[in-house]
Amino acid sequence: MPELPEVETTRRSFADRIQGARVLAVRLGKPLRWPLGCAPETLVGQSVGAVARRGKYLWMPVGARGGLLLHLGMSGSLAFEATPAEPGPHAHFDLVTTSGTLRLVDPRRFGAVVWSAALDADPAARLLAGLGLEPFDPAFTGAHLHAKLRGRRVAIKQALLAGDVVVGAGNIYACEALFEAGIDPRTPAGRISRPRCERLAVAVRRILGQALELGGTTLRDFRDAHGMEGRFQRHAKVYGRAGQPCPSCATPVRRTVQGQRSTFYCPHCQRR
DNA sequence: AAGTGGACCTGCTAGC
DNA sequence: TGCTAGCAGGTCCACT
Repeated sequence: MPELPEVETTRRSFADRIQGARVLAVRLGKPLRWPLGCAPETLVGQSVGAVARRGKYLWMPVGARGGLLLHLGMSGSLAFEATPAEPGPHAHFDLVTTSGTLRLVDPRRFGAVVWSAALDADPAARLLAGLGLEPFDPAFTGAHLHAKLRGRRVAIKQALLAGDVVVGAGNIYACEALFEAGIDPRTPAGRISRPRCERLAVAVRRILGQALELGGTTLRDFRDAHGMEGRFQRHAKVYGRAGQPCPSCATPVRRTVQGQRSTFYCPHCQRR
């Protein structure tokens, strides 16, 4: 599910309401990807700070000594409600506060909630180390992309997903950005010219920005913390559209597999 | 160092 | 109707 637009949409939908609230209780469901890393009761009585985002992670300061690093994995979503329903079978983390309850619902449990003393302390630092630039960072340019991709033989699609050059584009938006830039997703990353890197950097930023404006993509279960669905899926030009005509040239969109993930592209508009 | 494949887990859908 | 295979928005880790 959650690529940068979904994570940022989620953040914006509850950050203001939870900031300054005091933790009343913590409820854990089934294990997530990693253990919480602290005794839940140590969070009780602490106040919540300003929620920030780095890549697809959220950082929520709790008390003066640290905070929680959250990841939504493939199927996670966060809900923030004054009076939450009884936790269902997939509600694996509740942070009950004086302002409401923040609840992680995650059927596949690839998501995580991890205590860390600080963003620059383990385990947060370990998880965030090696992340590439934020796509809206002015330093993320065609020149940066070109320099970071030099010498790399992996396909550009996989290089984008790896997140060590630029963060935030997952399977949907990597496909969409490559379509917009007119680049075949199988092109070896290091063989993309500087001008095409410029186009790709612009496309990544534009696609992620458009998705953010539309509240992200809801394929099946994504909701923001108000329960609202995203609307980008109506604007996807290639993702999930195998066999359907390319919106630019009407050639049927193709599906292929790269690194065990589906890739969608137009064989006419996207070139090596 | 960079690239590859497996692992984690559940639910849904298409096809027989 | 019921079973099975295949697929799904992520990313860490071990191995070559």
